[in-house]
Amino acid sequence: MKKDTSTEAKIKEAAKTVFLAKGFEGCTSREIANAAGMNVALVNYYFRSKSQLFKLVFQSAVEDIVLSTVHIFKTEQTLIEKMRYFIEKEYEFLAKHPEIPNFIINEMNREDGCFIEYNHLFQQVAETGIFNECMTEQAAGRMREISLVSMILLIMSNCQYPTISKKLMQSIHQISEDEYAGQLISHRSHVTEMIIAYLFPKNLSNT
Amino acid sequence: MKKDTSTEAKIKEAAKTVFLAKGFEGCTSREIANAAGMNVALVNYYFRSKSQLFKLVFQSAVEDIVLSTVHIFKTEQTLIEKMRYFIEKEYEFLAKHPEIPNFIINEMNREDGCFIEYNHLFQQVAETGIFNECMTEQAAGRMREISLVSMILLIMSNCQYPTISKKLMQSIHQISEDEYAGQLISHRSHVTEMIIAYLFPKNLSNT
DNA sequence: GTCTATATCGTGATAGAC
DNA sequence: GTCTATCACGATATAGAC
Repeated sequence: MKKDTSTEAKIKEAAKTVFLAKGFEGCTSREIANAAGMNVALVNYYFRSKSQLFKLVFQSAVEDIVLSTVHIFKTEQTLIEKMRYFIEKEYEFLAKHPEIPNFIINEMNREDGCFIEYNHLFQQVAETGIFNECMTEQAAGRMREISLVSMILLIMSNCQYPTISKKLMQSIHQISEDEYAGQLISHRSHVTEMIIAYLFPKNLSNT
Repeated sequence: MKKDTSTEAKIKEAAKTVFLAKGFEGCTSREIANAAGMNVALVNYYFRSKSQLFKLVFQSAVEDIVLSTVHIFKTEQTLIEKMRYFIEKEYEFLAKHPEIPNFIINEMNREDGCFIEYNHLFQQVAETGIFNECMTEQAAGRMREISLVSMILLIMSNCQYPTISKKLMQSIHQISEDEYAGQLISHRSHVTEMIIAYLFPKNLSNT
């Protein structure tokens, strides 16, 4: 995939960087234009308004994270292996795109925020069959009884919160970015073992 | 404690509500003034500037959550009981003040954000002896070996993320605020059992 | 202490030359 | 397509009357 160096693409890329870092209200159109090496007029020429541009960036951020999830669950593995693999890949994804979760959460809370058809995206995850698989395992007594909401919360909490709270944690523990990244590596192991052990209490061979 | 109905107090209270809901950049001085039934001039008369006012609100929000923590760990209980009790109280606190975690996290990420002496506050938690107690139990083999950072992350992730992501979860699962609140009740049980089971693997009587 | 009126600036968006 | 110049608006903050 060769890089698109058109003006439009450069603005969109700069917008993604700036919006993800500062949010919609935290930056100006001029800031985005400068980051792209352009001026405000061009931003509005290509995208009509700041809101329109934001909407594009937001949707692509949501799709990024959803599609990376879909991809993982399509693998041929046992349920437990899939969960392990998902947590691993989620930590990798968040290491590359640490701003995305908070970006999405903030936009959801903003009044006049841009609303998206989540149903359709969530559906894509459901279509991997991962949720049905969980229901089957639960019915068979091989997995703990737990609601879908709770299961998703367990996994997302333990994957996303450590990234979301990075600055806060660094400040509390007085540690550098690198030290925190190191902590995250061992934390990922704890999280994986803890969740698997809880969801699959009878499982003994946690390979 | 009788309610302070002075102009200054009313503005500060309105500011707390508005800032917590929308963040520093998400609202205006006029909005705060109106919410307090006052005008902009009065806001600046009492607090000199929007930033100053925000700083006061921010500090008090941080103190609220830290002091509620300190209070909990000062009780006379076994370590496991303290953890259970903490998670329970944290969920109760967050039900009352759901905006605080995201508010703090966002402020930490904002450039020109207001920086606080966290050391001093974290110290207050440390002075309850809770961390020493964990180290002792770990050394004695009664608690799993885990870093302080990781332990705090485990607990905070599972307490705070479900509140932080409320809007997102409602949207994904297409459920109402009340339905989500119901989910949180059972989720709290899962979280408690999961964390205790992981941190204290040999413990059998999880009362 | 509280108000109205205003100064000053930065914002999003556009007009119009090239 | 790209630029400069500019408009219209709303923001923070303050001056000054009461």
